[in-house]
Amino acid sequence: MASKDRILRLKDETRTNILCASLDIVKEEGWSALSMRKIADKIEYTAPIIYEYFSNKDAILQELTRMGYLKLASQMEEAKDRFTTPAAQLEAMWLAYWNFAFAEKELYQLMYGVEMNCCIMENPCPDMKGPATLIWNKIEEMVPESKRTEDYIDTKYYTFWSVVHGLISINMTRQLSSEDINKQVLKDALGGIINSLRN
Amino acid sequence: MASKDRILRLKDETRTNILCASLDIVKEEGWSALSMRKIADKIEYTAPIIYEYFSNKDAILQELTRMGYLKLASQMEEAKDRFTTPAAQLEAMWLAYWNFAFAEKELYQLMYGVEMNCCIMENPCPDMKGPATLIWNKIEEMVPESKRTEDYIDTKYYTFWSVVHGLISINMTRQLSSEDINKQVLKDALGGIINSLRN
DNA sequence: TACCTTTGTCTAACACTGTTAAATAATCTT
DNA sequence: AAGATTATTTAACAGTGTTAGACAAAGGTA
Repeated sequence: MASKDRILRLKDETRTNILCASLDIVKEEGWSALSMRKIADKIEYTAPIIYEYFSNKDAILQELTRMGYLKLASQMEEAKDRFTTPAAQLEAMWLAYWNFAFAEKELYQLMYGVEMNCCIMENPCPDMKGPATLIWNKIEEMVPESKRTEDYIDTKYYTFWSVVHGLISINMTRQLSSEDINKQVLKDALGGIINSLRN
Repeated sequence: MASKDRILRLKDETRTNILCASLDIVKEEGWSALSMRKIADKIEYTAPIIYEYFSNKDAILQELTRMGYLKLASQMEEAKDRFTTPAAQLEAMWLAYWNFAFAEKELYQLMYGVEMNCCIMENPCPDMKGPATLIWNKIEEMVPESKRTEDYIDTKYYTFWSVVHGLISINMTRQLSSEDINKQVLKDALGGIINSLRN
């Protein structure tokens, strides 16, 4: 009955092949070029077999989104572990977020809907909350007890996210100025908010 | 020869009809539902005549984008004129920007590529700079002369935009918390940056 | 080994998309 | 009224996501 295992392993393999092929296509030709038939071509099958592994195109995108959130969370965790003070950890995590956005540009576009020219996205992916809680907890740690209400931390969290995500969006849609200015804006903004957490 | 005028007027009318029909469809069914045939249906023609007015679908979107920037600029100008001090004017303009984003949600999505599920956008639309210079000039006015370099104003401008655009993006893609929190974050952030302009 | 069932895969099709060329209908000019 | 011009439509092409049905390969069973 070991052949069953081999079969299952093969099925799993083509499943990941589909995902990898999709990402490859997007990296080479952009989101608008991603089609079922092109994916099938790349994995040397015909289009309908993809539906044996994913119920439709959107399911592929959802899975890629999930993978993106997992990868992002792990990179932010890594960044956190390189520092000890909460302030330094917080900055490191946001910088990791920033780096991820550009290193995995296509995934970030998918996850946060920046300049997507495909597919809708209203999928409440559970793994979405991984990176969020990572930051949330660290903010909670820094805010003095007197102000440690859910609303207050939420506000601070969204302030962070707005600055970072806004800056990323702008950089992705327009091709912008120098890298230096952007990192400067980012660090300035982060520093300002981080300081504001303490009082 | 007045019939010529009538003809031209009619041509212009169906041109704007195409644009309005497009926007109507998007408002009712979202960007992904916008198709040439559906536009044609709404203006009671068949699809190919649209190509007499616009070279392709993208040209329609570009024109809508242009209209969006013009409308946004005029609303920001109005907001500015309701105040006298630069600080108040600056805040009013950003609040106008914010209000526009939600009042004309579909146009904003088109203009700034938030959660677009259609069409590519790399069109360097000239009217894009209208709202930008409006803000830019006001920042320049507030920054003390000693720091009034192009890079510095650019940095401040993008800091503003990041915060506002980021917050809008997040609100549009996720359906978020209470309106109060968002306006609070916005006003806090704006206030912080505005104050930072002076030193 | 022969059959039957299950599994994997493909072909063909449907309904839709943007876009174009050619045929028709309506209008204007002479 | 006839010819030229313009307006509009029909039909088609190539592409999209998706599904049903045909076919082939493999598995288990007698």
